[in-house]
Amino acid sequence: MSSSSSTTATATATVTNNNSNNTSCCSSSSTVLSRKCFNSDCTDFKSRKGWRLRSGDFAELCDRCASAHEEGRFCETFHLNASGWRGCESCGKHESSQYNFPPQRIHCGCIVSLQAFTLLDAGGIACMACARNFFVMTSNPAWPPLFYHSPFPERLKDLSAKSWNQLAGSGPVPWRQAPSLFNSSATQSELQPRMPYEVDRLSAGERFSAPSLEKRNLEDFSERLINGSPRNHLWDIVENGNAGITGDEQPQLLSSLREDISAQQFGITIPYASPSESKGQIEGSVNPVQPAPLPLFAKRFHGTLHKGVDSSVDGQTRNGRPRIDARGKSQLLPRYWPRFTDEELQQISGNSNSVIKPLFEKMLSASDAGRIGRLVLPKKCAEAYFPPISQPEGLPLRVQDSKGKEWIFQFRFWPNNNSRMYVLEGVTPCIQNMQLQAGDTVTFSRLEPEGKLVMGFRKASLTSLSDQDNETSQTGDGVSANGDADLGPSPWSKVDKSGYIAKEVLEAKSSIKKRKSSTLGSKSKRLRIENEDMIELKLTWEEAQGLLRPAPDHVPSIVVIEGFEFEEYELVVPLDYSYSSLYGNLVDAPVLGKPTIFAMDDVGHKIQWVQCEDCLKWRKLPLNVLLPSKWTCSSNTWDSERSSCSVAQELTSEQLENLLPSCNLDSIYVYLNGISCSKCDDSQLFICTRCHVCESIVTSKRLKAAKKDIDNVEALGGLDTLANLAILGEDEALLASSQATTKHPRHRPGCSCIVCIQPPSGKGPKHKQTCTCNVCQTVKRRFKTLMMKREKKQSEKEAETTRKQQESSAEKLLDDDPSPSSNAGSASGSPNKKKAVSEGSDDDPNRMKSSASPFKGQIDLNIKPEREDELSPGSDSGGTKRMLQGASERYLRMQRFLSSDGDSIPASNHTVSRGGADEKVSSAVILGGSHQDAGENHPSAFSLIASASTPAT
DNA sequence: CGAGTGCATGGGG
DNA sequence: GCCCCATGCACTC
Repeated sequence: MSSSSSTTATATATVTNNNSNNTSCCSSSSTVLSRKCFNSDCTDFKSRKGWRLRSGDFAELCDRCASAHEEGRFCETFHLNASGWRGCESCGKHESSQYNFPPQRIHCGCIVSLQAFTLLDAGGIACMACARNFFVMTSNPAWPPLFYHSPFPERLKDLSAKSWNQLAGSGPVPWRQAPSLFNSSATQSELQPRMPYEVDRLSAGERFSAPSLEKRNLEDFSERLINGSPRNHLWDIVENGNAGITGDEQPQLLSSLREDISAQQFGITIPYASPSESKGQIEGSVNPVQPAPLPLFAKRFHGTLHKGVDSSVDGQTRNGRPRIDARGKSQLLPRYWPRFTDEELQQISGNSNSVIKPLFEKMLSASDAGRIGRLVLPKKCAEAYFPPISQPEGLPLRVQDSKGKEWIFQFRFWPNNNSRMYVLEGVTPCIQNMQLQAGDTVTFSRLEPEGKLVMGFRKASLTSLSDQDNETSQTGDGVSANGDADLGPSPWSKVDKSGYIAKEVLEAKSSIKKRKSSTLGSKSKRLRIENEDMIELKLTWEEAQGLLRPAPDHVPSIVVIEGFEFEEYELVVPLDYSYSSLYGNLVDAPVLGKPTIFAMDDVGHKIQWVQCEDCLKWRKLPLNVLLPSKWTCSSNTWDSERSSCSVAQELTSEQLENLLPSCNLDSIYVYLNGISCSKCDDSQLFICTRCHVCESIVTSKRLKAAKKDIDNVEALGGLDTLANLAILGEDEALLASSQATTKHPRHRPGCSCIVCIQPPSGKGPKHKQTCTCNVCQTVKRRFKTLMMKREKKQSEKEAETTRKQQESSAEKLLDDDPSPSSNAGSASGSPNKKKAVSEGSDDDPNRMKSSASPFKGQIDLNIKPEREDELSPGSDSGGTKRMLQGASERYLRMQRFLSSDGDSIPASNHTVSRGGADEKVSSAVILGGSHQDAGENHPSAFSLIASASTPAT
């Protein structure tokens, strides 16, 4: 800072009151209106700038006062006897400290000395010199970030202590703010920040430098800084009211410490270490919304980081997310850690200059998003960030949404198992206003200094994406090695504007496995996908795609049409008509290759296990073997000793049991045909192996039926697999659309099912038309076949398609229930089925629309089903007719099929266990849902299936 | 009878 | 085994 030219004209007043007991070194008003020195104890005329005010302006001082300030003598000069003087915990903890004579004293109750010390996690303070030598420092948490705003809104200028108190406490969380931390006698005017350079001066001027300290003591000190030892941990301090800060300091301190100190102590920044330093590190990190350098946002790493601090700080640095209360966070489950994006923060803050403090977030459960209007709050979050309530009735809580609209919720609790269960009541309007549903995330943050609670939200579809992005950036080296804020283009490699740099990233990086297995909440698991998993899943999906092949015993014939070779599969009649809904055709379903289970052998090599079709024994195979869909022991060329069904299997039943139910596969291979689930103790199909839960897709009855016809079983296998995979999509879609239930746990981003493994269309990497990856090739091949089949069949059937039934049946299909089982009087008349199918009735129109998509005969590998019609606005022309035709066609096919095999009808229902109530959902429903709700997450392959399911023109 | 309310239950961490 | 919390459920309005 440059000082103005010295004024001498009237500088006659002397600086007095050296021993003044006046604690107010400044005028009570932070707005300097007169020409008098800002120092109320001085009568000189102002001529130079002093410390920085909360308004962003500078206290204008006379020459002498300014000099005193610059020399770090201001407090000593003007209010030496004021209360609030403290000794540095390190160099001046005790006046008789062996390290310090005389002890470093810091007038911590005065804003002038704000930058001269930092609050210690363990309680007490440390002078900047010590602090800077031992750890990366932050701004004093005791002071709200507003101190660093410049310019500060006019309305917040000229705050008296009272008004500040009111302001800080006027929000929904008045119990939190502690504007006057140190001394009740400290007036607001004392809480004026100094200019950054003054800090340095002060620090530099400190008489006792760290090197003078013995190493061991340095480490001890650092340890204390980090761990709060030997003093009470901060939370202990808060809880026990013993912070090493005595007397009247405690009451004020406690309320603030509870969150603020703990929150920021080690997100440490040296505020304005120097103008040059600050420039690069601070300004660069300032959010555009923030007009002025915000020290809070800056973080600075010293080469001499204590190892104890290292991880913490590094973690903060590496994190692409806002930092939250380090202590508070440690109290919270990771799933509640706020993961605000810059955009979200900006949205919340709007145009205000307020600083957003992310508090926590929560993914809405079905209950939360339901009509009950009760949002269950994580206990620790509620207790940490919401006002303490002693009565179950609680308190009304005013919450502002990101649009500035205010909502009032009842914050209350229920006694629950000697504990409490906190809820926000009356959230329905807000939830609805935000159009939130189960799986979406609500975020809670607080505007500083207003103290307003702000409720934001994040849609589930974005959550996973952003999470993935974050994970990517996190696991990447988003932060320079020296720990300085990465000022690169990635918003998340910067310090966010709130100044919080979540430190969990490092933790996340260093313990991904751990988090995945233990610390991650179930909810988080649902929506989070680790970067590693993405790669893994992609690979395995491609591998799985490579397994797609014609149904067994049906050699594809090659047809050349217009120069293109098409594989034409022989007819395979699936047991489940509903599969035809997926394919739009009954007959051309390829199947997956023989499902296998990957495991490790005794020596740690990856192997796979396959089950013989005939004897059901499990055989060990090399890792990279791909099997045809039908495989028996006789085909075991890798282990001649076990190439016969008569040979016992290697696995003991126990080993097998361990192998099967664990579902810990690294692929999406499916279990088929009668593997018993350890959880439901029923014959099930295991599908997505990351789901870790069996999917009750196929009942034992169905399996029996399937086994009746071994030819069909094989087809069923592949079809089931795809259908099951699709069902997952529908599962989610239904759930999402209903808003009554949460997303199915299996259908989370960590899931490797067909729905989950590919990025939402339009958001992930796209496959080019020329892409020759397994996925694309398979999809193309299948698409061609489907198109061929369709055209062929259409031409054949169009003539004979009964016009009689066309109108009635088509209408019936469209309006109500395309279920042939009910129409055919089949035995499958599950009451749920009607419901399911009626829910799925929406599907057909969409599917039909998609059939009119522009890519006639050409596959869009990245097509997004729900957008197909968007892409082809004119696609509706003739669409209705085709829709009717297609519907009637399918209807007739189904009828024909059902009349020939009534037993298969039960198989047409997929029993999806959900919340204890089984719900039978036909694949047709699934498809519909995929178009509507889950479409965003749908993979190209599935899109293809959908789009190819209807006649193309 | 449906919506709202308060508590209980049980799965999962 | 404890705690959290999603959800069930009985009860009331």
